[in-house]
Amino acid sequence: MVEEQDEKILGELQKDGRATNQQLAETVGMSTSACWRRVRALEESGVISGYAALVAREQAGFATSAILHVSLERHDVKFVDEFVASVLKRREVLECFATTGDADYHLRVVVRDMDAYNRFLDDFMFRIPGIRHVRTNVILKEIKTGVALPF
Amino acid sequence: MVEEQDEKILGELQKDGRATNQQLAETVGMSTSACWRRVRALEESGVISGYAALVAREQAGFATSAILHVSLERHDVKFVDEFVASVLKRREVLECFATTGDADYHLRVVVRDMDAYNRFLDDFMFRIPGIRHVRTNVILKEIKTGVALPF
DNA sequence: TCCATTTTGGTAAATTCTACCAAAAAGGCG
DNA sequence: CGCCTTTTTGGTAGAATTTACCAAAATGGA
Repeated sequence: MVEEQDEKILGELQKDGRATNQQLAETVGMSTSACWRRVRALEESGVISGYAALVAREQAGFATSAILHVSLERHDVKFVDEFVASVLKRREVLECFATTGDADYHLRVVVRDMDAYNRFLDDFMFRIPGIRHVRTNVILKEIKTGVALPF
Repeated sequence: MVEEQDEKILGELQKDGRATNQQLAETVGMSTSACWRRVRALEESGVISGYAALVAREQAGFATSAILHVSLERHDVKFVDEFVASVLKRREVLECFATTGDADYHLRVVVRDMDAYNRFLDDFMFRIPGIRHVRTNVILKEIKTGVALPF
């Protein structure tokens, strides 16, 4: 479904989401119209789900971030659904994955400072019903924060 | 340094990195020229570090992903630097964070299938010197993968 | 080989970007 | 407060880009 030329396009647009169609067409080696149509198709089929500006966390005033390991007390749909719905609502939670291993979920949370993180735990996380355990791993350093799939 | 109007702009560009300057100017309520200049300043100061197309992982053919907990044997600069340099090289590693807690590092790795993940471990991860322990948590479900800071 | 379908490259009008201008706003100082 | 300097603003016009269309080329089934 996604062929080689499409992967080239995706690779480039992951690196520069605002590349003009002309630049793009040249670097992937096709005409501007063919390239434009492919990009459009990738957007409409949902392979490209969107475009985003990447903002430097620290510079933008978000000094604190952490990875949370969360396990649920019980795994009824009721509790799971409520947990998922809660997590989707909170914008501090940038990522949430259901995983194998000791924890049921891995979350990455970004906030302005430790105080805000404390509030996040007290006012939000600890109030979600059915949570057995939450372990906080504070992020000391971001080695890498990428969004580009390794085509 | 980043003021309220800038945060509005950043918020919008995080949601739609390809919004035209005119749309943007209208939604944040300023003239196109003022808006354009602010965006430019945010780019040049590095607050906006770039733009990216967001690609749907599964649709693009990356079926498997995992979160790795990695601890190092020793924490000499020598080993740490080599680990960091190695990780930065591998495009399968989308994210890497140095954290508090049992593990020294949290990594998120994305590959096409389990086979590729196996190769990633054998050919790469297990060959990095100074690694004490690697625990794999396979991602069963992506609840949320966001890039937008919660302004 | 032939026909139907898809994909291509080129073009032109509509839109958008970008660099300028003078005017307005903000800030410092006696 | 009044004056000056500096910064930020809105408007505009030319350059660049996007987007929809065309006929031609390529693809692929029967």
